[in-house]
Amino acid sequence: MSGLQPVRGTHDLLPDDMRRFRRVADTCGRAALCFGYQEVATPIFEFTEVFKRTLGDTSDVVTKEMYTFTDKGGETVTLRPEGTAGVARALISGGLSQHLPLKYFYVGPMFRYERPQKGRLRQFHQTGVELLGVKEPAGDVEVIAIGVEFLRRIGAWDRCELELNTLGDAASRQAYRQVLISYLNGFRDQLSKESLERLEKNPLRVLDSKDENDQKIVANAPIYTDYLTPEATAFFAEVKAGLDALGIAYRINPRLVRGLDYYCHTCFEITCPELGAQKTVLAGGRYDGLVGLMGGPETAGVGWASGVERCAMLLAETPRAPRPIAIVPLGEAAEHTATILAGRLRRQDFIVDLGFSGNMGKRMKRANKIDAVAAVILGDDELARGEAGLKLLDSGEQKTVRLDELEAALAAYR
RNA sequence: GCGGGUGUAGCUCAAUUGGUUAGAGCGCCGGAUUGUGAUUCCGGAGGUUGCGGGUUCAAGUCCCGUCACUCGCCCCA
Repeated sequence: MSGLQPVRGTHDLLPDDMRRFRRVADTCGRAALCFGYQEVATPIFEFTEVFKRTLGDTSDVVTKEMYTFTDKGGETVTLRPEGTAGVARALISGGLSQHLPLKYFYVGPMFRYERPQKGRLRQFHQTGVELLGVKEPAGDVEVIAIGVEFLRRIGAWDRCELELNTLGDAASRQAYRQVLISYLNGFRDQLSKESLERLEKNPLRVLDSKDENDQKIVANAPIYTDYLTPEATAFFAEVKAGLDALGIAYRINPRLVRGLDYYCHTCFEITCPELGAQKTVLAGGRYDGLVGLMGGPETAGVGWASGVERCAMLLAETPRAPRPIAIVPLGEAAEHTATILAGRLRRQDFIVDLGFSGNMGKRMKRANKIDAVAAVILGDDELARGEAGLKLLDSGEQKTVRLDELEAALAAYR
């Protein structure tokens, strides 16, 4: 075994894994395209401020998981830990608020310094969609519908569960915060260390605690929905009605809280239990305050991100590689013809594989190994007559074809 | 960041209580077949047992450290 290992939490995508990855990314892109969304790509690194300001100073992502470094010009930059902040920044940088609403999707690598586990890597990939400039709840519904359609297309939706909650608007949050703090303060001596910390910094997160005792306390806590403003309640009702109309099943989870600070109103999470501890497959919500927080014009936004590697684990089978046509030349003259012939076929979009050495047996063996559909056999006899042998590797059937009619004979295997 | 498990050939796995030359299947390479693959038969290569240290007459096996993976926590996609 080689002593050379990839950096912890990173891995190579060799052809089989790569095809699974591609299937997920392409399927997501196609689903988004069907809703009128267009692909964008923002830089893999940004000024650290872009993430620090937006994700919230107390979030784990910012406090301990970012890959931050100083570049040679003395700038502090960060490998992006998520995609939304970059898109929001791009909207501001590019003056795109003139063109709202914006419907974008993206796919690319993200970086988080975490302890690796199955479904949790330090370099991982996310696909995501962002809908900017739409403040109506119909936007939330559409965005969720894209996610569901995407998961349906990769064959995972029927094994997943959609959980939904509302974080309300600023007024609701303010009111609830007070009530929750005073309730939790009554249990100060019983709460876990983590929860006590959160109580100071971000009390809503206490609701999310996995600590058994915390959960008991939280179970009797005042419910956020009771403190929502009428506007926030109406908004959430419309989102639910929209999902109902589309026949998208969901479960309300009043304790669902997003980790990143920029969310408001709708938040949701789609999980797939078979993945174990890292079972969140797609998650997001509304982030109306984000662009304003970054110094841009107040702009509504909703979106989600989905883990490509996690989704790839849900694929029932590995997509098959496209099958090439192998050219098997015999002798030097044939070798020359083979190169020319390969070029001719490739210009017409055939997938053509040329081995570079070996006798006929070896080349046929290789043709079989690369899963070729057919082998074009070029020997002196055939060449002299302007012909080639065409062997179909599945059936073993072999026939003679005129060289200038090869394209027609191969038409079924393009 | 915390706790548990695992690490033997390219892959999946064997190897009595510590015991002599670390095995098998698959894969790979070669041959049977220098103009026919996938099937069959024969042969071959491939290992510092993750790495480093320790205990012992003797370590793949026990101990410590380290790295990686893995399960859970945490966090999240």
